[in-house]
Amino acid sequence: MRLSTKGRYGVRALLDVALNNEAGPVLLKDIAKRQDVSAQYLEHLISPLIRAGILRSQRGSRGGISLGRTPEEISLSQVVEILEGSVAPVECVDNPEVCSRSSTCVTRDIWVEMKAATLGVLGATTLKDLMIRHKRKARPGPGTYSI
Amino acid sequence: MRLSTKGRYGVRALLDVALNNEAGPVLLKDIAKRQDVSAQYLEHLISPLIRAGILRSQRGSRGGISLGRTPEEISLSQVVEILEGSVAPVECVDNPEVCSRSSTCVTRDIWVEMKAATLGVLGATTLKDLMIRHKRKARPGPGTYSI
DNA sequence: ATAATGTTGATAGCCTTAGTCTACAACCAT
DNA sequence: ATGGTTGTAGACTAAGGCTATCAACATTAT
Repeated sequence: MRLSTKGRYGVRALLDVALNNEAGPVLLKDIAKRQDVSAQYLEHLISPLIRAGILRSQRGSRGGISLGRTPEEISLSQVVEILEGSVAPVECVDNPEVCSRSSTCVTRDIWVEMKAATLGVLGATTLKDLMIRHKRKARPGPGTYSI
Repeated sequence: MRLSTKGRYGVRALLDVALNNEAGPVLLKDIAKRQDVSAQYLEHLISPLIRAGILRSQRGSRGGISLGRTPEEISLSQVVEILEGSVAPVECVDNPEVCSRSSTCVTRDIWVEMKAATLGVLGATTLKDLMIRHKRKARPGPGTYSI
């Protein structure tokens, strides 16, 4: 039940762009350096996010990566599904026809609930939320910091 | 984010035992036949469940597999964790020390929530629940059947 | 004893993941 | 226009995990 590095690095890369975007596009290689990922591998994560419109790219000198939408509009469920595919724990959840038992299978019902629970968490969290959480952790104001 | 066949087949095998246990131990090969899994592969799923006390085995002729506890006492979270390991989507959720960023990483907080959501579903479901659901689906009483 | 069962460890094929390499396309500054 | 800077795309590879299968073994009822 592990997320692959695509999902993990991808979300972190996205947050990195969001936090460093104000002064203009962010260089792919700077993201790579900050996030400890090879630039060449990072391209594979950035690319599908661009195709999906979540990121925007500018080639050439003075180029780089920026957000394609506002942070409020980017939920983690979108990101993870783009990079990892469906979060369904079993294929029959999305495609009942792959298994002849689907209609009567009670374990499938549980897997459906599992997917919904996962999507509940990821769908309720946006990039904006992560930015806020990040600021709280990085610069705790009086009374706002806990544990 | 897929469950491997171990978790899927394992839960189904367990339910199979629960439903067929009344007349005594269930033959491994019968489970295999009903669940469409090779008996040899099934052994590898059964074995850890026996070690964990969830199943009990009886060797020799007239032997077979039976439940090691009552169905109410067997939650799917136990089963899945035995067969698949932790349901944490990222290792740092269980072992923060594997990543130097753990204490400040906001994405980790999301992965923690994700694990909790998954465990919420699996922990709240017992083998008994599956048996009840199964009976409802298999023999709908008047008014109880839906869809 | 013997047949029926479960147990264990070794092994192998296959697929996915993670990552690199190379050539290319677009763009800005000058 | 040109050259350097940046992102794009796809082929390729190494490593590891998953999904089994096989064979030898241990235990038990009869």
